[in-house]
Amino acid sequence: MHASATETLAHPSRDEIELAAVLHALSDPVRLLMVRGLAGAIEARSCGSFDVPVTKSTCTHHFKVLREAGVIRQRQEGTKRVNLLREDDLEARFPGLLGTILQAAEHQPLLAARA
Amino acid sequence: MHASATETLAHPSRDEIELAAVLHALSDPVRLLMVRGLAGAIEARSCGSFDVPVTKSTCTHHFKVLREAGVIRQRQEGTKRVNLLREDDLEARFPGLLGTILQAAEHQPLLAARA
DNA sequence: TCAAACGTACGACGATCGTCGTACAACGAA
DNA sequence: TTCGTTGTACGACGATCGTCGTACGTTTGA
Repeated sequence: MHASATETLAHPSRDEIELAAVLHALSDPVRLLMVRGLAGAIEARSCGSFDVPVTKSTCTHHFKVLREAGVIRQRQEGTKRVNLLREDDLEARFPGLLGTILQAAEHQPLLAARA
Repeated sequence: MHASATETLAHPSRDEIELAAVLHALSDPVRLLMVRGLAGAIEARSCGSFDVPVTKSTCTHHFKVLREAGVIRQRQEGTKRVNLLREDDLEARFPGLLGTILQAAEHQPLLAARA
């Protein structure tokens, strides 16, 4: 992968997470779908495991937006890039925010029905 | 005013309020500032009473975005257009959402210091 | 009656956004 | 070593966004 094992992906620290960036990141239907998938998962999920109606390069873009906003953490594992929701950091920085947004998203129509 | 007393401003009904639109509306620092001002107010506030660092026409634009997202309700009162947070509708549609965002905004730096 | 206050409408502008296709790099397996 | 899998990088594209200035319409008050 371009980002080899030695170089780490840029993530904002907990204190650097900005509300506007988080809200913007979650205001896109595709990204909200990704976050919902991450919220339901027990394990970290690879980028390719998401059933979203966009191409690979668009996927890369969306994960980058989520990572730079501080919503997810990305880690390289072999050829896969694995994604994890930063629930603890988000909860510490903006208590209740992720939970209420995720709950709000539940009774919203999905952008695309998933299996 | 262009929109005379007889013609009403377009507002989404409670059920038409979309999460993505709300998050997008609140992801702009100026609009978040407006909403914070509205949340603190007991009475409805006129557009001009907000101390935001943008011109009048930009203000008009932002209030329109907030209204069309279902975040605020606008009502004409004489020459003033008066704004009110749709707290009840938002609470019914997305329980806790507005509150947690407002609370999150509190320990975020203001875009511009206000009196 | 007339002017000031309030806010909109319209058009413009540069910036950002979401999307894609192509090319490429890294890792793992045969 | 070679090939398939995984995902990135880069450039492009149209669309939307946030901002402004100017012109104008309403209402209120002098």
